[in-house]
Amino acid sequence: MAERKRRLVADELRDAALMLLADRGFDVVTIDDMVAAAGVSRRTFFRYYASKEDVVVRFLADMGADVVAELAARPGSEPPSVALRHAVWVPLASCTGHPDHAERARVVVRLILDTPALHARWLERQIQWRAGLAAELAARHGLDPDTDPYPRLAAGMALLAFDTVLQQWRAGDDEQRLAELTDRAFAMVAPALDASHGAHEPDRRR
Amino acid sequence: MAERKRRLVADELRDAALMLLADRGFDVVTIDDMVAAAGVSRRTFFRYYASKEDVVVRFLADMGADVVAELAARPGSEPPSVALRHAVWVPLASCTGHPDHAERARVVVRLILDTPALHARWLERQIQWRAGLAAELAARHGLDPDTDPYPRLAAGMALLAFDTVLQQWRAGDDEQRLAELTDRAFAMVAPALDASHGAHEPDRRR
DNA sequence: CGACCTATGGCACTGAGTGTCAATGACTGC
DNA sequence: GCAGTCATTGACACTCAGTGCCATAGGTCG
Repeated sequence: MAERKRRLVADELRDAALMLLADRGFDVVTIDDMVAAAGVSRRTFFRYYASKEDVVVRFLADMGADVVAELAARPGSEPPSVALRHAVWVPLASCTGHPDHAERARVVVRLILDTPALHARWLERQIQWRAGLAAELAARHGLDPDTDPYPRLAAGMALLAFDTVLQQWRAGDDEQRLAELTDRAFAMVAPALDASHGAHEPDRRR
Repeated sequence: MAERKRRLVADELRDAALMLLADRGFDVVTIDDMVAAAGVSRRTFFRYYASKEDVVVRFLADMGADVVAELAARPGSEPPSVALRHAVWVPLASCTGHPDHAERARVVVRLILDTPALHARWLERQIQWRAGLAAELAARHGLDPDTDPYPRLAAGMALLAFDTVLQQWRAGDDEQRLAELTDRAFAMVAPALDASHGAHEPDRRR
């Protein structure tokens, strides 16, 4: 019904915006350009997206929820490095699917990493991911998220690995070694991930 | 001469801005408020600071250069975790000096961490710190900064520890256990810092 | 058919940020 | 002391992002 129409308008707006932004650059494209391409009014744009950056970054929020959900779904017997690797893989997996979807994702990633304003927003989103992951990790290991720095640190390291993968993938000429890149990045942070959590508390969740 | 006057105006502007921002909040204070308090024109403000966020975040750039310089000055025989801990300590040390300077710094830290727009800018600066640290680490261990993810990851972990310290320090009721907090945070990331770099290449700088 | 309800568009307004120009003021050579 | 030069400043105008308000079109339910 009306719900479907809303989604349709939002998608049309996002597609038109992404096309223009990737083509000409973030700074030079105005919101008037976007809404002209999408065929709606300027005021309507702001009913769907909170800001110019939001068009590009919006869907990242949902992916963040998915990541946290995946971590919560992992068995408690898994060491943190394995569980976090699987959680972080969720958004990456959608890039390794259809080749055209992958190329589209890569364009968005390049746009974000190369545009300071977008990069900042992306980092802001990541902070929220990190908070969610940290809360879940704290619950997982029975730690106090306010006093113990481990959950926040561990979540941060997982996202750091994620960032590193993205950075390497952006410049990548050839295709999907995403899984391999992810493995290598997590292998590097794993010692800290698994050593620190064992040092204070044994894994005694549930 | 004129150089001194420029610094004077910049400081006056920064002080007035910080006072207002910490007092009323970032969003509600306009640039007109700041320049009225500092006694200069709106146009002059933008000759000294590129944006509203820049007033708060500007000096962080210089601190970043200091951090990288400190890492470069550490002896090559030190393991990465120790060298990075010393590098990151540089900006922290200035908070542990005079009590009034420390309280002022804490106000700024709170302001940044609690304001999304400022937090994003702060993270953006951190990315630049990370790049500098990563380049220095790569040179230190004879790694290729483009292909090997270790330097970027290691630099990221050091800054993550830094962030964690700041986060704990912000809420801290009592005084300086900054050094202790820093030690604890670095102890957690040290396994990854020191294990990964040894796994690929021995330390053979100079 | 009339009473809603929602999505939209139009308009006006604030605030950030930039370009341009004229005035002020200090420093220099004559 | 005086004229020329250079930098700093303030004033004005402008673009663009973002928000509030109100009127209107289209669809639904009674």
